[in-house]
Amino acid sequence: MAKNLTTRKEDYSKWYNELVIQADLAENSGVRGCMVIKPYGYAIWEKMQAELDRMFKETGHENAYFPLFIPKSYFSKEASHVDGFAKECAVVTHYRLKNAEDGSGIIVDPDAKLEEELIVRPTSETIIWDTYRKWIQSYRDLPLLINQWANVVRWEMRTRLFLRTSEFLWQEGHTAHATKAEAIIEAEQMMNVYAHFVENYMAVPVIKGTKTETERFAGALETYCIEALMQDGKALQAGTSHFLGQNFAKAFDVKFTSKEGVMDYVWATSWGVSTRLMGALVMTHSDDNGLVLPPKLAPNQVVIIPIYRNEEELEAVGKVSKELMQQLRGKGLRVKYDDRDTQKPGWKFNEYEFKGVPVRIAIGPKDIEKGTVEIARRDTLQKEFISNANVVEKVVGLMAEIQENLFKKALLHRKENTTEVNSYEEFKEILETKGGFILAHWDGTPETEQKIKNETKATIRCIPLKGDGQAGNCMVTGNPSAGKVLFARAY
RNA sequence: CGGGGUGUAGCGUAGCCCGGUAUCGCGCCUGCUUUGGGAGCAGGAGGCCGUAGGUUCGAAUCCUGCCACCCCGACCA
Repeated sequence: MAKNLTTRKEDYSKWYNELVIQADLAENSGVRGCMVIKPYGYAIWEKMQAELDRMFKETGHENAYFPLFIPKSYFSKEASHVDGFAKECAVVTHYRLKNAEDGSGIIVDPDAKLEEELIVRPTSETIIWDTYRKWIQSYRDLPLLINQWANVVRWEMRTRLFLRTSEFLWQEGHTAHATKAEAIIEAEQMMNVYAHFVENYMAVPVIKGTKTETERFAGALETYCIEALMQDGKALQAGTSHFLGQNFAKAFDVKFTSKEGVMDYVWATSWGVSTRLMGALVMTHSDDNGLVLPPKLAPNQVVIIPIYRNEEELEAVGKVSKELMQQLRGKGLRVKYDDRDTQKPGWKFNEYEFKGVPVRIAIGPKDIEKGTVEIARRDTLQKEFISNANVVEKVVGLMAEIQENLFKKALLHRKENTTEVNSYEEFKEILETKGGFILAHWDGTPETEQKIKNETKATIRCIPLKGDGQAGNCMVTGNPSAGKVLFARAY
């Protein structure tokens, strides 16, 4: 088994893939760029879903579900939207198979060609707005605040486990509003919800900002995003929230009568996060011993491992272990007692390290004698003996401590890997030697942005909302710049 | 779609140049000894060598077609 994965950091994708697989999160399915999410990985996703879903509901949203198939004609109604997605759509053209007459096997029945092809949704704006037309007549029907949990398919040229799979799970919120201002507030609100979730639950610090025109979502007037920095110095877009203006309302003819009796198109937003967040989680906190999970999202927050040589010892150790488990569960913690006798304690220690369980408790005969337990924390790998009377309090405290420590560590890493530069030379050098986030002046034109991308592979991740506001000159053209923007090489 | 590479047991591989029915490790199964950081010893099971054809007495190995996957570019949550 690959115990020492350190050298693989140079080849981060390999390190990442092995780590993910060894931590039992997911694997390649063998189906073009699709992944199998294994039970342990899915448990983490469910945890993320639950927290996000709660936040969506707290901000007034409801869940609904729309079809997987989108008629091709819907798709072509919003011009820039088509441009953005046309090149990566899976298309259903037939609805029946049959046995080949020459006996060569099953073939697509040519007689079963669909009148109109169906697109497997790469995102649901079109079918949802086609539906909203029927739902919205009056300002009294607004705002319409809906979210859906779904799978989508994007026929990407190149895929990578969690970060870019052909099929992925996500949520997509689609809202309709009576005024522009209200829609913008909604889009900003959801960006803030995402930032709150990612920072406080995933313990991953993010930079909030807006996308440049070229990086914007196809069909949006403004794209708000949160950008995170991975351990290898590459950026990852963790979530986006779009202000869509009236583009989709116009394309799908969604009008309402205002309080004043005037007909107008509604204002729209859409926002989403995906299983890519799992990738962010892995790539932010993991170390060479495997995953490191923040307590708030860990399927098991505590695992108790009994150590024994015979039946009598197991009985004594088991009794104490189960009592402790009940006490900890009473405090609302997710606790697992692993008394499998098919694996040895040392094997279990390693397994739970791979899986990133925040706190491990070992209880053996020596502990029974002394009235202690051994507590090991995953984030620092430190171990200590705690007397029975203090265990519950200690473990409860560790949950908050580990959660905070992970965030602080990640924040420090980002701080150390964010560089402000004043010249293009310096920019290129930092990119090659250090990577990470780079703050630099840009003249605001797509041409300059493209030139930088072509020459360095770095893109503008966002125009930070909280910039220093210092005007300056573009590092490439010398033209005026309102403030520094955030560059990086990205996944 | 362009450039490069690889297909051998559940996983990772040796063998290929120089043809003779497949090597090693992990994992799996059985038994005994073990159990506080991935146990030791002994025994065992498991392979149409990606696929179709060709050359040959004989092909994992040589030749041709096809398929799949990986890496690098254009695309992207």
